[in-house]
Amino acid sequence: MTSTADKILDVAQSLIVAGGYNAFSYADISDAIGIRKASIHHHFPTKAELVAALVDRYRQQVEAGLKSLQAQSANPADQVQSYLNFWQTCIRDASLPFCVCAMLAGEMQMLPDDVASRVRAHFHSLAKWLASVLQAGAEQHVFRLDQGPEDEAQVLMASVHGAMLSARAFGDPELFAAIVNAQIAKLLVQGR
Amino acid sequence: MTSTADKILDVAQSLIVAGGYNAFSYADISDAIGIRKASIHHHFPTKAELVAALVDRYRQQVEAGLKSLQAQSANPADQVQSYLNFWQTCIRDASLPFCVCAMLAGEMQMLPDDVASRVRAHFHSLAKWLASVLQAGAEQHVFRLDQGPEDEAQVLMASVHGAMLSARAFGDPELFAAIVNAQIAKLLVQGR
DNA sequence: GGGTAACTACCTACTAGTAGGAAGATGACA
DNA sequence: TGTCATCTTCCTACTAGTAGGTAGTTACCC
Repeated sequence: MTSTADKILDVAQSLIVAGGYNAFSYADISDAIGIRKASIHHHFPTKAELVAALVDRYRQQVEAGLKSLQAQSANPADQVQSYLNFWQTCIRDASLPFCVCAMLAGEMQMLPDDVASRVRAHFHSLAKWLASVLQAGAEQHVFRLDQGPEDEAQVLMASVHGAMLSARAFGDPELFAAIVNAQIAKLLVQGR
Repeated sequence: MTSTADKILDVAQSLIVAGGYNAFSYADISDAIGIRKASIHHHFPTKAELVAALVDRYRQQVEAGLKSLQAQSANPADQVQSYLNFWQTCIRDASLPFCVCAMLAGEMQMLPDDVASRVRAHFHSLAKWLASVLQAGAEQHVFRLDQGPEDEAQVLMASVHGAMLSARAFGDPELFAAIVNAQIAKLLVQGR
């Protein structure tokens, strides 16, 4: 039993993931969940507010997910691998074939300010998480970093988003795994 | 003295780079170059045809550019670096802050088939070029590849596109250079 | 009765695309 | 050389459909 507001965000999320901010309309959501357009405006007065709320929810889910990954294993290599496996699964079964914020980041210049700042915040928090895990891994000698953990985190994050793009461009979900696993191999000490 | 058709494609390109396929209209182009909407339809009957022509032109320019890079230097490391420098400059001066095809790749699922196939073709040709340069570099011992040249090419290409995304998300053009240069460092033999 | 969530009905602005015409350039031919 | 037909380019004026958003109403629930 999910609330209507959540259903609206669910549909909006899958539509944004498919085509971005400008590729969905209130009418699309209306059709998808069997509710009138005006009713969506009741929950989210403007499109900008809807997407801002969506990004807030997404960020919250991501941060909770990352935290739970750290709870499941103390090994930084496992933590990073679990993060990548999450996306591998999402892309393979097409349940969430792209990161909402990566999608929106491409449209940054045309996004309402309230949305853009939230997207930027997600990038910051993800980079921070990756940096902390990489640093812990370096201290435990499971990772060998060529650069500082913040820089390596940026490289890894870019690889993940770029791999999503490539998987989509080539229409090959497995390409994502191939790219990110090759990238991880460059960080693992036993890979040298 | 550029033709009207070229001016239309120029404007369309910068609009697509800014926000993607759905973020521009014939009216936008009309306003930008001082020509009526109907006149644009005369040159490009439908939006799908316009963007398909645009991607064709883009691909042609890219392939010519890559070929000229190989003519300028026989050193594979220089060739890759020149390619990255090109984007560094484009992103720094905001003249072309994103790859047209990378932008469109994100919207793949919603693109007209004629456009999508052309975007895919660009990804194929870029991956092929990078793979050939990486392979030549491995043979000349300027690169050390952990994987086959095709796989390493995919990793590098993903890094480039992901770096564009990050630079945009953080609003920091220098981030692109930081990411791709760190990635290149992992391939150079003297970096080990 | 007040709040919430849904509805019908509507608005204005904009979307891609079309019909048909005016202006100028080009080339053929007597 | 004059003129006629054709082609290209751009125009005005229009269409049907969709965009995000609003006003006011009904129904239910605490």
